[in-house]
Amino acid sequence: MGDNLMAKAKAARPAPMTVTPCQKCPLRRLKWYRDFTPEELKFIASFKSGELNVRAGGNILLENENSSNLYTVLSGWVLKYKAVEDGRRQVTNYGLPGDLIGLQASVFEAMHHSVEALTDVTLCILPRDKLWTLYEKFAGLAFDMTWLGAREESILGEYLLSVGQRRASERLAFILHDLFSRARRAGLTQKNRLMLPVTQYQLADTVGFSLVHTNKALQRLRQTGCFEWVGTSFEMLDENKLATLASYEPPPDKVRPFL
Amino acid sequence: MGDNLMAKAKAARPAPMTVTPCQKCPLRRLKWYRDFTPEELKFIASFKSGELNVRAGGNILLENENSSNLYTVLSGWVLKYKAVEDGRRQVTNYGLPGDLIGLQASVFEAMHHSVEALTDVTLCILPRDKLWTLYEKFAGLAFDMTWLGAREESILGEYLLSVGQRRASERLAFILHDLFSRARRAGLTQKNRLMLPVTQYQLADTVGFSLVHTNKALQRLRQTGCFEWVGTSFEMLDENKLATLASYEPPPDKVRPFL
DNA sequence: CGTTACCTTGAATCTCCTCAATACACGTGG
DNA sequence: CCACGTGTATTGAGGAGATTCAAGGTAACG
Repeated sequence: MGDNLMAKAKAARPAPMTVTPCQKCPLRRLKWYRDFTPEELKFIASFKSGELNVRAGGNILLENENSSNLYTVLSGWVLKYKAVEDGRRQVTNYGLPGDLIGLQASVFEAMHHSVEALTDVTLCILPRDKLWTLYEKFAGLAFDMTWLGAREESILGEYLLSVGQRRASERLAFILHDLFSRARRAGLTQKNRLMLPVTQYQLADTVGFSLVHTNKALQRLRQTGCFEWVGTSFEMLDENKLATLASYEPPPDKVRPFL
Repeated sequence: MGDNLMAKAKAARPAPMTVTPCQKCPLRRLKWYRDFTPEELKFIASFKSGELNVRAGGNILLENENSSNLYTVLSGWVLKYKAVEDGRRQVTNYGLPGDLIGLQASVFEAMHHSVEALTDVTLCILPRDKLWTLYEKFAGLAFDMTWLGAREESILGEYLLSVGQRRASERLAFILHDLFSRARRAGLTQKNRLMLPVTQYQLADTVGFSLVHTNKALQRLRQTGCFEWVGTSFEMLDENKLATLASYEPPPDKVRPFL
């Protein structure tokens, strides 16, 4: 089933892919929040140094390693996680089209988590040595960087609340609702259908349960009829009910205030 | 015991406290990471609009509410947490002297977590309406804001890993080690001693266990002899061993790179 | 000197984990 | 083309881990 996906992605990508013009540029996806000025847009175009394609399952960034680039996701899904020596690992976040990854490497000297590709992924490359110019010349974009960091913090806080306080079915309901609504904002849904490239093993590492227990809890949650999920094919049937099951009230999710 | 603390704090604060000069100003505490230019320092001094004193146990910021100010902690400890309707709550982070709080209110339109005072606290008030000037005129400080947000994200990631993957004694070892080393960096330790104003109930909400189980696991951890903790008086006896018990390798913790 | 807040402990119960086995889809090499 | 290995999903059973209920203890406060 994951292979189905992989096959599609392979087929859809002729060898030398044309580089996406900056109308679709990563930071520009923030137009979901606000519009850029022409100057900002021009700068962003000059910021982008190319694109990086990574196969499903490939590593994009490794914890404790450095990176001379920032990236934003142009297409595909990525997974952010932290590992402990003995093999345990915790998924800390997902990255969907429009999401920024690798900020820690630019701001500290090393990543504090790893990033791997869940599907075949195309990333926009933003060299960190131009980042300083962004701060010096484009206060609006500098503010956006802070905004993005704060958003990440906010998501991690939600996950932490979930893992720390909610029980099995609540956690699953929460994360499925979260992933679905984020995917929808990223324009990845058709009606209530979504290609969800997450295995139960990865889901288990997200909610902090064993694979077996995750599976059993998921069976129970399926019986509520809120959704159907077979292979990578996810269909949302009753979003409100699912949100209720997570005891989760959707965040305001408003446009950036002008300070 | 918590009262001991409160009594001290009361005694130490004569009614109309003099406002701290900006040599000790919040953002300036970042000198732990880097030095400010004279211009930056001058701006920061103009940024600060006053101080706010909050008693132990008092609310500083509430989830879903807005705030027209940013704060940094000048003295005391604060707790950041998210609550679920039925009374459960998850501590997402602690705030020590030098830490920034309330960024979310400035960047979004509402806080995504609450903040309460663990001890009597003095906060530096930074009105958000001057924040824009910071971004326009002081790229270095703007970068610092991003840095602070990324640091918060990093800590939340560590906590998430802990709560999601580590077992009882590991979690406690981790959080105690983390709090101790953060307190030391903030200059709150004398030798290996620390006034740790955290109750077991708050600790339980941090690690995601019930109070009873937290207590029992803590008893076991005490027997390792890594630390002594009676009331608010914490003494670190074997830091490395405690770190090992958490299966936690201390982060590099380096100075901000110059991009 | 009663109240309150915090810490501690035991017992019963439930949640979750590990081990183990099966099943299915897929891709690979013979 | 089939046999085999791999990755994923599923299910059962037994045991460790965590929760809840309940009770008692201490210190500080009014």
